[in-house]
Amino acid sequence: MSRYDVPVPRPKTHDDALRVRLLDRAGELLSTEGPSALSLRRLAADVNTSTTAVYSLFGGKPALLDALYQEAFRRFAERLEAVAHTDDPVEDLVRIGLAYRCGALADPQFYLVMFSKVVPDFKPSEQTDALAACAFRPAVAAARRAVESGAYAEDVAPEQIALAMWGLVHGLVSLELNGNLPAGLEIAPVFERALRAQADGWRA
Amino acid sequence: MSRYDVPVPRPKTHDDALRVRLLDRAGELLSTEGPSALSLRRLAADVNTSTTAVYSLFGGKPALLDALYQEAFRRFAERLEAVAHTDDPVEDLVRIGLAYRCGALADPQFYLVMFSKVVPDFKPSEQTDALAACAFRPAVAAARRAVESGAYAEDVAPEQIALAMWGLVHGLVSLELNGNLPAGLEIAPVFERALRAQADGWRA
DNA sequence: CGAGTTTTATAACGGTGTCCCGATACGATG
DNA sequence: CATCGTATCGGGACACCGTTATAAAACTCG
Repeated sequence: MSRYDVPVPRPKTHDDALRVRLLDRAGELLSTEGPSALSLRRLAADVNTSTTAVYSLFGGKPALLDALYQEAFRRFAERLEAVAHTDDPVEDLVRIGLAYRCGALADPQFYLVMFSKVVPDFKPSEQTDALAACAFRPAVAAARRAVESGAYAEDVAPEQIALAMWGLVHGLVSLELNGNLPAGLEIAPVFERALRAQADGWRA
Repeated sequence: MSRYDVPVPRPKTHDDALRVRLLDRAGELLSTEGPSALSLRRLAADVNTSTTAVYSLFGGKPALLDALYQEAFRRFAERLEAVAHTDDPVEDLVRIGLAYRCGALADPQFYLVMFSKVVPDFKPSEQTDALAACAFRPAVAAARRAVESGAYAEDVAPEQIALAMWGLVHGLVSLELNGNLPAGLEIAPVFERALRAQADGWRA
C-alpha cells in the first residue's frame, strides 16, 4: 500500500467484463437448463475461469442470484412501464396484467428466480427489494388514475387495488408455470376474464 | 422358493410403520427448520435407519417429497371442505378464500412444498395431481351454487370463477410468504377486500 | 532488479443425493 | 433339527455441490 492508503488497484482479470460474462452465462443456464444446471463449477468452467471469480466479483452463489434477480426485475419493470396508457385507467390495469403474464411466460426460469425459492437460503438484499417495488409502480399509478377518474371509490388506496391485481396475476401465472392448473383448460381467456372481474369488482 | 414361484416375501423392517415415521419426521424437519434441513442422511439418522430405507420405501428424495406433497394437499383439502355453507354462495367463496390463507399460514413450509419448487427436479406424480384437483373442488362447488342461485351469469363456467379465486388467494399468499409484499402494509384487510372485489366482479 | 503485495487458480473440506455390494437373517426344504 | 437359498438391509463409494484456505503467479514500486 502506498502512503496515506491511496488505493491503487492492481490489474485484475476478474474485471467488470468477466462479471457480465458470468451473469450472461448464468442467465442462459437458468433459462435453457433450469436452476439445477446453474452450479458455480459449471458456470466458471463455461466462461473459462475459476469458482473464485464468483466469490471475488459477487461474494457467493446467493449474491450471484441476487444480481440475476435485480436484472430480472429491471427487465420486468421495463415491460410493465412500456404498457401504453389509454383513456380508460381500468383498461390500463387489465393491460398491465396481460403484459405481466407475457413477461413471465417469456422467461419462466427468471420468473421463478424472482418469486419462487429456487435456491435455498436466498434472501434478496434491500436494494433488490427497492427494485421490486419499482416494478409495482405502474400498477399503482394506473389504480390511482382510476380512482381519480371516479371509476373507483375515493376511500380505497390505489396500493390496495394494485396489490389485488398483482396477487391475481402472480397467482395465476405461478400456477401456470408450476403446472398446478387443472388439465384441459385454456388459460389465456380465463386469465383475461379474471383480470376484468377483479378490475370491475373494485368499481364504486 | 416353494413350487410354482409363489412369492412369499421375507420379513422386512422397512415396513409401513417406518414409512410413516419417516414421513412424520420429514414433515417436522420441513416445518421447524425449513427445506434445507431435510436431507436423507439427517432424516435417516433421526429415525434410526439408513438412507436405503428412503429408497426402498419411496424411491428417492423426489418421491419422498411427492408423498409429503400428497399429505399436505390432503390436509389442505380437508380444511377447505370443512368451511360451512351459508345461504349466500358468494360469501362461501370468500370464506373458502380466507380458509385458504389460514391453511397456508398455519404451515408455510408445507405450502411452499406444494406450490413452490423447494426441491430441484421435483415433479408431482399423476396421482398427486389428482389430489390437488380435489382441493380445488370446494371452490368450484361454491361457484356452481353461485351460478345456480343467479348471482353469476349462467354462461360462465364455475371452474373459471373458482380458478380466478384460487389464483388470487394463491398469489397473495405466495407474495406474503416470500416476503415480496411492500413493507408497512396490513395484509389481512387487503386480502379480504380483494377477495370480495373478485367475488363481486363476476356478478351478472 | 529485487521486495512486497495483490490476484488468481488449485485443491481441500464438509455436505448432498444416489447406488452398489457384501453381510445377515429369515423361510423353506431335506 | 440342520442346511441352504434368497430377499433385505446398512455401510461405504461415487460424483457433485458451495465454500474456503493456500500457495503460486504477476504486477507495482522503491
